[in-house]
Amino acid sequence: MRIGELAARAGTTTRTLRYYESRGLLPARRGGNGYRTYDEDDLKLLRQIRTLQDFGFDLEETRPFVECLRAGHPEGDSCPASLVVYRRKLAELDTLIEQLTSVRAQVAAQLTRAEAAAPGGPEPKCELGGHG
Amino acid sequence: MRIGELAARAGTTTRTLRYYESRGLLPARRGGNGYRTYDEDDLKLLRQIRTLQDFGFDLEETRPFVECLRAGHPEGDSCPASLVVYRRKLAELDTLIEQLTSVRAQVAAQLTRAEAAAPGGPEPKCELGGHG
DNA sequence: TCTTGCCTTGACGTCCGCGTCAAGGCTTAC
DNA sequence: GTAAGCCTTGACGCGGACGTCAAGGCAAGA
Repeated sequence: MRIGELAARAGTTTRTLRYYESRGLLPARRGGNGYRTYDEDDLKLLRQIRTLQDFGFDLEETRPFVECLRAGHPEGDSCPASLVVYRRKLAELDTLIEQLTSVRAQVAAQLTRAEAAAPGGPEPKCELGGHG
Repeated sequence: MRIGELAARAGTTTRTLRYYESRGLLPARRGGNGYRTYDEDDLKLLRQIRTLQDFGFDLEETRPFVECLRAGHPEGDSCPASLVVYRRKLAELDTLIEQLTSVRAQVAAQLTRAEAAAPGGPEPKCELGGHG
């Protein structure tokens, strides 16, 4: 299969595949005319990359998963190096979610304070005879 | 006050101030020698910008707050346009936190599954006669 | 043969908030 | 006079994952 077909089957673009190849992540064989040639295994690797990317993994973080599959393991996360990435990602996510939650609380507090300070607010909440 | 002093007092850099000026966010008067000149009000504007930036607001999103202060209001969020930004940011944060939480759960599930599938895991959890 | 549609490499553009360097001017202290 | 330390503008760099355009080659159908 050529690059266009692989891209289409993985729901991505040829540019993306060439980029992955330039990063050494998804090298391609070449046909006699210089065209890149891929097989079903490459599709599987690509799908692994895309899944992790959708999760917010950096491209480099997908490398252990790809190498794991290429080494013949049934899943990309069948190798210790992949589990390390999983755990690190979990820690990063926990930190990030915590920070965002903190910021959210502070922004909400600021909004509440600012609304309370506003004279004659446009949206009375429950009193003042509001209808619904 | 010149640019270096303002930057120092706000805990930022001269490059940052020039960047804000280039964006029209924090224009400066000029002295006879061409040097930028700032006053205490500018410091207040700058601190408002920095606070919001620390919260993850885009520079453009800080503009209503700055204009509000410049219009003479006591706080940057004393104006409706600022409250609109607050509310939009809250919605964005909620969406983002929700997405990240979802991803976190999926990654955790993958990790659990992969660990369970691993033969002779390195860290037995509670059984198998582990010490503590 | 010509057109269409795929493929190739190379290289610059995007977004954002600056960092960093270059070349030079002003001011002050010694 | 001159060195230090501030200031000026201009312009390129960075990180990440590509988008997009240019110029050209290869393959297949009418």
